[in-house]
Amino acid sequence: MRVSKLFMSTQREVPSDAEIVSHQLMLRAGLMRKAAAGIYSYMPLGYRAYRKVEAIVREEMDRAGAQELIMPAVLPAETYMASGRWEKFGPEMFRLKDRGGRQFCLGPTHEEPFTEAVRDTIRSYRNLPVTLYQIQHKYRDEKRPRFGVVRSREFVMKDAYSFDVDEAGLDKSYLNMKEAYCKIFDRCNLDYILVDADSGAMGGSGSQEFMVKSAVGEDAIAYCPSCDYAANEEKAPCPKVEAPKDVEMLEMEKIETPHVKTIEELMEFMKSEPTAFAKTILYNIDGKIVAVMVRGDREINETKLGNLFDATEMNLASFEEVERVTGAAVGFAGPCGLKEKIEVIADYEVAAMTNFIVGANETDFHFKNVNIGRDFTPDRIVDVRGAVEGDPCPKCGKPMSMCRGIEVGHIFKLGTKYSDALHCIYLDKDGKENSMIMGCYGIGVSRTLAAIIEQHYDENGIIWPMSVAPYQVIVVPTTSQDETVVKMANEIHDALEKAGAEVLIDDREERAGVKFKDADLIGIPIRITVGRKAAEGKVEYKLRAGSEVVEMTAEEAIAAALKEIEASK
RNA sequence: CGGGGUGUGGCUCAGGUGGUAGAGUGCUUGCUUCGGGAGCAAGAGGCCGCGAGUUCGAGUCUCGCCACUCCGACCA
Repeated sequence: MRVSKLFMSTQREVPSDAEIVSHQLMLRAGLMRKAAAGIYSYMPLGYRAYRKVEAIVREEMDRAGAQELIMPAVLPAETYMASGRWEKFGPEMFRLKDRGGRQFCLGPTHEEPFTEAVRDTIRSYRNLPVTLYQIQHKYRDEKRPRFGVVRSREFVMKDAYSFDVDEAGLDKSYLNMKEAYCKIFDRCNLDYILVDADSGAMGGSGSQEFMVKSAVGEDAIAYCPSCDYAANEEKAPCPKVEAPKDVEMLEMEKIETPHVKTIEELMEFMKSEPTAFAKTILYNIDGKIVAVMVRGDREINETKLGNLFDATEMNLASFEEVERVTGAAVGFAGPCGLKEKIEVIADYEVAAMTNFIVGANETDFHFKNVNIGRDFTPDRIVDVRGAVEGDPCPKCGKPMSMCRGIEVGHIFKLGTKYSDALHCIYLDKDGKENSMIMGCYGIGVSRTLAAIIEQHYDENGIIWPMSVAPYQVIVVPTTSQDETVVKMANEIHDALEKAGAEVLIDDREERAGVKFKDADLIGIPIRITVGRKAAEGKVEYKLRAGSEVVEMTAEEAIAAALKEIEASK
């Protein structure tokens, strides 16, 4: 391909609305263009790289025995009504009506149509298990699209769904997908970790996320440097804590704390560490007010809390609710002397505290020397705080570390949530009806492309791994005036192309510097420069990822490039 | 959904107190250059986000709307 003919424009300046490196580079290298917030078109170079990722995904899915099909992007409302998700998705779903007023949506995820398809096709256990997948655009009207293609409103996802006769079958299907995912992300040259995740609104018994380590990732991950344990911060369990023995319970006192509402203010006022306080936060969980207590320096993990109550809707209690339940202004809630009888949940750490400070449920007052058992009794003592750096690993007990990651893949054991709702059943050997056991498995294809760039760039631009590079080699003649140079460059290009390589030749009437800058920016893995030593039959061979420039003959360069490409397969 | 910010050539931005729009970069042409985004010269390119209003006159002031964006909350 001739660069002079390539539909591409690179940009010197960083577009003002791009925050993270991958987004900036994708725009600067002209891989994509923004159409609206969170909606992008791919230009030829970007689309080629995208299709490389897609091809890897497709190959590994096929190899794993999954069968590809394609569902509509526009789906009728009824498809989502039976499972309750027409309501549950809320404003995040793009909705539309046809001319007759019938309701449709742009598919945000496709459990329902896949389940319907299997329900209507398979009746017998003899035809199970089956795993189906598609690579399709998904639509979610995100509250806040950002980071380019990392969190967008239109994106491509590979979603797969497995249907089994029993749990053992699901385990097998799940493991099969997990292995395929590892191969896919390995082939994309991603440094990722597999973490335990919350199965959330998808329901089901287990799930794991494939996280690409990145400082700009939106998820926090707790991982153990000593063993292989890793979990999403919202999933990582925090252990029970032993209460110190033989601590004398001091007499409880009410103390006046005028205008001292926050933990910071309390620390200042009481001259104490945050570990001496327990904060009490009121939540409205599906219409019920609940008090949740964690140590002063901890954060409540709303995912854990929601799971405790199997909540569908959960919010911080309103000011009015807080005042009604505590009889005090916001900031003075505590477990003792609540005006209304509500459930009190205490974190494990709180249960181990002695002589601590809590709100007095009276404006401008706190209690000190409060003790569990004597002064109040929590209804439940549970794990509701988020994991933090240094927490013991649940597997080996050593201190854990925290990092951030971009979620590129997620695998779930769904169970029968959708097969029950949509009556997706099979007949077993005894002719008895059973719900199929499902799993679902997603990969954000467009997001994966961005994640690859996040891990492969330098100050000059993208450094594509060979496996996903839009072109594998770029031939750069440093001048278009010298016939020897032009001829040799063309010969190299033609020879490489003939040998099956994907190769660009920068035949533009540009100065060498411009061509080098562009070659670096768009990240082509191998560069062959034909210039001043062309007359002696020599060219320069350079890898984008390295800094070494090797002089060799054209034939040697061609052979080296082909070898490099072969080695990456 | 709450709070902030910004909308001016393709891109990055400048345009006190109202007077009919500018720079850099990119683009076109010519000359000189020619190995890491060259120099000089000459050009092309703008419903100044949209709609009202104030005014003789609005990029600039007022009001409304829209879009984009950042922080937070939220999120298979």
